[in-house]
Amino acid sequence: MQDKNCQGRGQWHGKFHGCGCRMTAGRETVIRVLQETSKHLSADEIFIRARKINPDIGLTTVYRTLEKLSTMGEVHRLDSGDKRGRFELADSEKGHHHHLVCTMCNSIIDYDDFIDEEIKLLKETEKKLSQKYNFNINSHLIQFYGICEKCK
Amino acid sequence: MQDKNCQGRGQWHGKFHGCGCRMTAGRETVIRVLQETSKHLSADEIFIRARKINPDIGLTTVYRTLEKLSTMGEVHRLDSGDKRGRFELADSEKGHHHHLVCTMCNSIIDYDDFIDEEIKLLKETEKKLSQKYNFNINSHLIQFYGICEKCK
DNA sequence: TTGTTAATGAAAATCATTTCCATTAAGGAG
DNA sequence: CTCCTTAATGGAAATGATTTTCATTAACAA
Repeated sequence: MQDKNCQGRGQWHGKFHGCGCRMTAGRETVIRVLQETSKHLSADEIFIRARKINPDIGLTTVYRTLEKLSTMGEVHRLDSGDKRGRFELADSEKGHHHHLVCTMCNSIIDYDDFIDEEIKLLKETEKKLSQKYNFNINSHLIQFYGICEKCK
Repeated sequence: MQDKNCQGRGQWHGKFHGCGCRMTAGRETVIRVLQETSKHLSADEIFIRARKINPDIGLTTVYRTLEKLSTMGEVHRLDSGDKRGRFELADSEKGHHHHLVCTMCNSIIDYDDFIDEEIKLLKETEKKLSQKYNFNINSHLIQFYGICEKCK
């Protein structure tokens, strides 16, 4: 049995086909980079790491892949406050977590404490909102903003 | 007694002074534009409306004011998916609300249904997180992503 | 009223992201 | 396995939101 956090090429192949897209070397590389990090990388940082695996990949492909994965709900684009987008796999090895974002230095802390109750409430809320607004909810983003330990 | 959602110049004057800043005509104009809309405006849209109130204001000042208010926690910058930032007053006439964001058309729906329980849980979570991570929490952002009624 | 210095506007610079376009390759059909 | 359609690609150029620069103005404490 395959661990759900260690999805192989096959699973992704299926996901892309499900929306009329193809699985390619470039896409596989970007996904692998995202799977192998615990950080919130920018497109450029992803590109640099991707080049080490697959020297032929272009920055444009990285952007296009992130865009597509984002639309598919497989990747979250975070706005950390600096002007580059930052990306993380929706269903990463880190497991479900939310963010503390420092508005001084733009650092992001992942947390997964106290999260069980949150998730329960979110599930209920999702259900109610889906019905009321006739909106298909795929994912959510929860962030707390403030000043981190260092910046205080 | 003054309604808390209808803060006058004085209140803002105090807030700016509290962080060593000055209250100026430009800042007042930007705040007024934000107070008078129920939409999630981009910097450029805010600039256009601000010009109607105060024809001398520059786009640069709009950006700088939004940046400052954002750092102060008085304004939230939303990432709607298109590449411009969108802004809303943290404590607006709309009252506390969260967002449904359509990943197809980038539209944003405000909702304030079912929110009381959410807020209660958030308050508790904030308290716990503040302690554990020694992080001063000023505000939060909750968004659900999916496909809206129109795009289905 | 004055002095200090934060704030401003306009123009130029920056730089993340997107578009263009000729070329390549995924993967279904045969 | 080979062919064919067309999605995907890479590099260069374009785009456009945001930031920086710098000389000038104005907030406000003394």
